[in-house]
Amino acid sequence: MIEMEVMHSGHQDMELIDILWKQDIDLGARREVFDYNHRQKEHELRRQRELEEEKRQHLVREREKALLAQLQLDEETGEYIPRPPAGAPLEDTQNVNFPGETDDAMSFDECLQLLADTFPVEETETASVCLDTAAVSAPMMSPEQPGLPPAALSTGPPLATPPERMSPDLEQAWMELLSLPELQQCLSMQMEDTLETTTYPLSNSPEVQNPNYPFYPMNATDRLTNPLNVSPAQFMNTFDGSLPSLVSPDSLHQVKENSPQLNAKFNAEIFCDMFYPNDVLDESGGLEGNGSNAMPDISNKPPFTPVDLYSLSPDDAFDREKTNLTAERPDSDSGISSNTSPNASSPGKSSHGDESFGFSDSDMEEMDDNPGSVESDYSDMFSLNFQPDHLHQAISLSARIGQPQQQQEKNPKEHKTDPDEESGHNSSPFAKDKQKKRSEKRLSRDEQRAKALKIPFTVDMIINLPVDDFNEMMSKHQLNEAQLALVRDIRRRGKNKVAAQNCRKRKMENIVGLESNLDSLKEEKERLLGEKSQNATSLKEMKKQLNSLYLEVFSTLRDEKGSSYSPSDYSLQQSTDGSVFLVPRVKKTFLKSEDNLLSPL
DNA sequence: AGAAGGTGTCATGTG
DNA sequence: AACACATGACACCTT
Repeated sequence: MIEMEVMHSGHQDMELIDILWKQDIDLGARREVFDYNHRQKEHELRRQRELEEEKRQHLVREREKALLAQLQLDEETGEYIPRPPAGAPLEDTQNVNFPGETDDAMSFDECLQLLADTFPVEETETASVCLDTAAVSAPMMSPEQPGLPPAALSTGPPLATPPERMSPDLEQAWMELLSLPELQQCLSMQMEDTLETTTYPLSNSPEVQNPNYPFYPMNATDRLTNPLNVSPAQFMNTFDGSLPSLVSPDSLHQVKENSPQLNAKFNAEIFCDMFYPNDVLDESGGLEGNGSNAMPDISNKPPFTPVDLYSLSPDDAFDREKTNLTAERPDSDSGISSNTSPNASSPGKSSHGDESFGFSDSDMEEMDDNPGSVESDYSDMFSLNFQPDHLHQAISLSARIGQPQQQQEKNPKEHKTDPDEESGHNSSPFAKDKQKKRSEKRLSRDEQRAKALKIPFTVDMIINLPVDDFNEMMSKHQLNEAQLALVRDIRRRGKNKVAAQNCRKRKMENIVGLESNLDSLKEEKERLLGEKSQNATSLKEMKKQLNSLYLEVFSTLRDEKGSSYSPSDYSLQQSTDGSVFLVPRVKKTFLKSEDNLLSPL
């Protein structure tokens, strides 16, 4: 678990690099494609992009390597499972084993009974054991003040270890209790209940319970009124092993924000101690710097931060999603994909009540309008199979506050707020920042989806890799149906986007070419007109010369008497063989009819 | 408020 | 038949 934290921290830096890089390369000047200067810049950008791509791929490989390093091969199943912390039993979050189901462990009821015996509490209005805040959390918070009502939680000293004045028996019982998943589950439910009672006071009303509990297998009302109808094992299976996620920092933060009477320290430390042994806490304390930003008031207890808790969720272990996500199908929002997606075709009609999976573009647009919500929504759906609305919101909230590195860096919404300022591109050479922002927004949408589905590739890789490389990349990672659909959609849209840009570019080039042709044709026309005029002038001159030459020839002709021929009475005609005849004009028709009266000169 | 232009996306055609 | 690419049409956004 610690090692995973270290990874998170290391990833944070890498993600920071990624996001800065993205902000750089996305400054491409699409619309300046016809501007030669901009083309040059574009070319430079492309080269930079290629370099960054190599760098990024290297980082991805490093990341995968690091991830594998954190896993160990389960020889029985052939699966990679997280290495257990040193000295701590492996808690497989995917296949939760309940100590209560083993022979030597205390049963859940026994633990509760022990709690009730040790710290007698006043009867609360609900018979629910799990939801009984006083019965569970108060003793844990402060055993020295047994029976402290929830409202007084904020005043109780934080309890990170079993009470000092406990008897050895009690201490032993405490240790066992703290290790019980059921108890953790209870606390999760308690947290949830606290959220409901504080943030959503009317949550017990049916209309509030109605919403999206996509994978919650039972009636929400039943859950609230009679949680013991479901066995702990069922309960735990319901959450698909993502127990830590249930107590995400977001929910904690939400509690803190919306119900000041609750002491965040209490929540933080209890959960901290439950999930982290003391030594672990000490080691991991300095790993996450974000925590102090999110919850400054508990930053003095570095081991527990919202980020820490969040990091307990299977955020990075996308491989785990292979199994978790197989039944989940968000709308890939492509015509093809959505048609093939049974859930998308009839959202809300699934037996799982998976309407929240029927994502459409409009849904995503709504999310776009709700900065921070997309990530969590997806995370809720794909890392937690059970998420009441308030938990959604709580996690959404924390996604903004105690957000893990990836979310902060990849969440385009937050870039959208003012990407230029963040990336320091105020002096960007490209004037049309608005267009760029819009483009980023579009891109970010796919990035968000990809991240939500924990797709282990970048959008750029998905779109830009050659077919062979892309197929090879896909074959290296076993993706579930939803991930495949999304990857296909991203690639299709990305390719089509590029194709559309090329198409428009060609269209513009054609227009430019046609305009150029038109200009040259006009020039040609002008030239030909000038030539025609010149030829006409020349022809006129030649006719004049011919006429004067004709008269000159005529004047040299003499008859037998030595007198000249009159041009009005005679004319010179040339026969087909080249001989020239002097033809009397008056006899012209006659000669033609007689056919032989012409005489050579 | 509405026109104009840019862009992403989808559906469909084409090779 | 499957695939990638091209392109018209549309919606949305910005100016």
